[in-house]
Amino acid sequence: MPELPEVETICRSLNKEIKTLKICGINVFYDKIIKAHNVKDFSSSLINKKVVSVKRIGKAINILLSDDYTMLIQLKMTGRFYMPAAEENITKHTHLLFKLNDGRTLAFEDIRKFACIYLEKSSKINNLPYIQKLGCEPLSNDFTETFLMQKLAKSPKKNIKSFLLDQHIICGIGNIYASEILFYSKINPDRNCSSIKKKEIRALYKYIPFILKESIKNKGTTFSDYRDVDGNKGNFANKLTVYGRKDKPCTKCKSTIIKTVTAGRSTFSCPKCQK
DNA sequence: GCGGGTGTTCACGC
DNA sequence: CGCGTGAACACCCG
Repeated sequence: MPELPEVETICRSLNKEIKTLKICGINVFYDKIIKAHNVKDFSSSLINKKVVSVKRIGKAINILLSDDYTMLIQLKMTGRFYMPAAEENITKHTHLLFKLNDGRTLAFEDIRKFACIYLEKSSKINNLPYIQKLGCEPLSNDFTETFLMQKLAKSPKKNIKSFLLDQHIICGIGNIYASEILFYSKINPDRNCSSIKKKEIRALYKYIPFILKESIKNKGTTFSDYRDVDGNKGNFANKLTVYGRKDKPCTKCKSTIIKTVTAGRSTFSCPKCQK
């Protein structure tokens, strides 16, 4: 799924496309992604609501609506918003259509059907388990070197790759950026958190926000499925240094990049650069 | 047909 | 309790 930079890109696009518009109709083709009491409640509560603003929380999209309602969307692996030019452009795996008062339609598709869409009074959004347990935003002022040091100390036996992927500690980093961050920081993905030296903590503190911001500048990474609301791919895929580069030469030392499994996910690293 | 996949959660075993 | 693994969710693609 989209990680922090991709979700951030989507939120910016949605702000451009649908902010201030009113939802005047809803079509639901697949109920299960809607995590409301029932679909009828979901649809009837959304009718005539205006989009006030769209922002990112972790890897979730938070759409603030009028009357203090909030729609929260977790794209998971393959969820995606797009604006079909016409009725016949609606894709096979589209589960939801929002008819907007400017005559356009916002469509939501999700091939693997893992996505979750919640609708709540805004005051209740923080009670959703995903939001409640969400860790520190890596692009916020709360993310400091001290924070990182303390959290690493709290999970001494956890490996550093799992640490970076753990949304309850830091939110927004996914499988692609975890590999990239560890390569830039010259840390082997299987190291225990307790073994991370001060200098390496400083590197992580520097590169976590650096890489995420660079990717946002490039509108994210498209590895296979991800697309922006406008259908465009992210450009950061061209700038990946290790992810997906198994058997290819390291961009720094020409050693062969290896693929291993950590935290049940494929992990790419340079055996020579990352100690 | 099989395995793998930008995510998250849960069950299980140690 | 904590950590790691594997499965589950559901579908496409090589």
